[in-house]
Amino acid sequence: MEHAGRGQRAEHAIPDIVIRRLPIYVRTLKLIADSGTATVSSDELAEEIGVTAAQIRRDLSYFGKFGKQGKGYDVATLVAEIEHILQLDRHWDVALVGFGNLGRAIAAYRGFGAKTFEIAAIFDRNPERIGRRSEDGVLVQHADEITHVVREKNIRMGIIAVPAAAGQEAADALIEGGVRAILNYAPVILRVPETVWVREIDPTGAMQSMTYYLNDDPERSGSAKEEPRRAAPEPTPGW
Amino acid sequence: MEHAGRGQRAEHAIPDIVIRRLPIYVRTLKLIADSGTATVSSDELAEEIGVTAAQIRRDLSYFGKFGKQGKGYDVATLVAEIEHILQLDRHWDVALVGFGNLGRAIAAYRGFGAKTFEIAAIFDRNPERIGRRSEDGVLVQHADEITHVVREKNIRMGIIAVPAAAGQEAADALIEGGVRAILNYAPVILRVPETVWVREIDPTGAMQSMTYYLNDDPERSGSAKEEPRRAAPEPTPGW
DNA sequence: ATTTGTGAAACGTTTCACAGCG
DNA sequence: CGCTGTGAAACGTTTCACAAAT
Repeated sequence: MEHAGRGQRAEHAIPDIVIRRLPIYVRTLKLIADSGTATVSSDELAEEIGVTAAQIRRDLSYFGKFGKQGKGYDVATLVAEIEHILQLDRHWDVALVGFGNLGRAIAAYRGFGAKTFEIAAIFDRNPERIGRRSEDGVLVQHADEITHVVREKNIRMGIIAVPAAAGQEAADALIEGGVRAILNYAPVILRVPETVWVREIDPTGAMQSMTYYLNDDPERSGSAKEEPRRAAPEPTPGW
Repeated sequence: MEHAGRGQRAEHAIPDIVIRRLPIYVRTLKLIADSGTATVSSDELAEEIGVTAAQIRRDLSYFGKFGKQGKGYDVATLVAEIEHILQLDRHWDVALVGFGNLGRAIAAYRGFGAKTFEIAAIFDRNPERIGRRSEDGVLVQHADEITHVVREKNIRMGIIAVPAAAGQEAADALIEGGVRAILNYAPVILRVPETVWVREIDPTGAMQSMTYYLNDDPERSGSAKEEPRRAAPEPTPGW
């Protein structure tokens, strides 16, 4: 997953791995806020997430100074700061390509920050699916309309939930229409321009790699907890 | 994250990041094999995947010497070797917890070797779902049966596809029954023993992090695949 | 002529540890 | 005191570059 990596951009470029951790901080901070706590130290937040306090402080330091020595961070303020950094304090229309079992599950998923992300257009090639509507009433249009509709609606993000063989075609159409960030569930390596970001959702690859540790050789299983909290998946085939 | 290792043993432990790349190698090698090619060099494989040849050679070197100088690697042999390393050359029963939209999509997914992984048990708490069956005929049982059934069937892998609030409970039950590898779709940080591996599937986090780059600040964007575009696959009828 | 496998260098990320501020 | 923010060190991963093999 990783995908899009390269970024030899500039000197102050913030590591993508740091960017990928920010959503976890936001999620956890909101949980803490819900519990009625107004302030947290990096130690407390780290404990909650399962990472080191130093990492949290270092990560945040890329963006500014949000804490108070001897006190910690104001939870509400930090949430707002990170959401602003990630541009989560605005609305994003998203195009979904593929309305099979997975696509429908994605369209029905209420948890995409509801307010932040909205599936604004859905596409498929199967005649039986075209013309149907998601639970939210979004019409399923023909995949040939992707570029046109995406451009017209000014959509910048896309989700690909089609078979591997159709993944590249879907990506090309989305990009042609102006999409610059793609969440890819198709088990295929997408070729995209440098200006486009791709994150892979690869459950099959995740399963296929975990089996490596499932034996009784202590040399392998050693210690399993490798990535306690992460917001980004890895690459390979998808469901 | 990664505290697991405690540094005591770990002398020759292979980096998890290497293990996570192996499934991609296998998938790509199979694609190459299907095209009728019998031998590949690390350069060719690297080009196909979008990584460096040095990385592939280094990754493989952790496990042995599979290539022939001046020639490259025998595709079929390398596939078999990696599949053996990952223990993909045997069958794995998997327990699925959660039969909502996502869980059903997972149960219906026919994508990975089919032969390697099999959803052998399904659980949920919703009375309306219990008693139903997946397309493959697997009965949906009550979540209270997880530990018992998993232990009885000797299941070592589990997939959690329930709401965040029920994630930890599902993990605890699976682990109690003997599961040692979990694919977690629930947006919650699972607390598990060091002997248990967890891989997170976090589409929301992936989306929330990509928005960071969606602006016109060249300082931010700079990065994504720079691979040369290839001919797009032919349209696949049927999705 | 090619291409592997691998020391060594380069690069990237995490953690240490502490000055300094509240 | 407690805790942040951050140089510097430690650690991990990738890439270079080339001897060796065919």
